[in-house]
Amino acid sequence: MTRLPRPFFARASTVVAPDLLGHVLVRRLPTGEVLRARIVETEAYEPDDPASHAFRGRTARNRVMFGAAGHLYVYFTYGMHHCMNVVTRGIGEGSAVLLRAAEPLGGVGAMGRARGTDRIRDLCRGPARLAQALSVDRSMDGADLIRGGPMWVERDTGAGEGTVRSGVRIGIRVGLDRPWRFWIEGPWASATPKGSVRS
DNA sequence: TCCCCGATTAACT
DNA sequence: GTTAATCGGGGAG
Repeated sequence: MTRLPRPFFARASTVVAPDLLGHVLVRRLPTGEVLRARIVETEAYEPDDPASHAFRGRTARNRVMFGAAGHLYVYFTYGMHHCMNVVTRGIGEGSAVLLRAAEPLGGVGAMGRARGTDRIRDLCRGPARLAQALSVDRSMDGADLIRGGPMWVERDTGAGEGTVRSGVRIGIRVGLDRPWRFWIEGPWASATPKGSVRS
């Protein structure tokens, strides 16, 4: 298995988001334990996108989104949840792909401990659950997924298998006209609201 | 400084 | 299907 290189991420979010499906997110904990999960759901956020954190310009929170592609953008929301993104496009553009769900492959014990549950299906099904399962918080903001570091994405030859669907992004109130949520149909993706599927 | 609300989840009815 | 939990970000004043 080889790591996805920076050029993979240095493209439009609408291209990177579906392309990430099937590849394997890998997290090395400070303890040395390695966690692995197959990405099954993503959302694209583009520079001119009113639903994007970067839409109103650069701030202390979103500054990583305006940096180089292939870095992790982690934000805190609802007073209790962390969510993680991979920065896309080029420096200064402000775009990223939200990682929303994954299929646990390895290190399930550590994921369960981090999540406080034994339910395998709920370990990584949802953006905040995924971040919690992989022990990702603001201290991981800005981590480089290409050079060394505690997280990366492995290319998987099986990527591209499974039925990929797209539809309206979850939890936003603007940008509903952009069907930029992508997921592999199955038990590992998060819930799909009725009527939100486009293809 | 003040105030509103969020790229969510879990526990309800 | 509904709602509480919980607090930092960021725009307004």
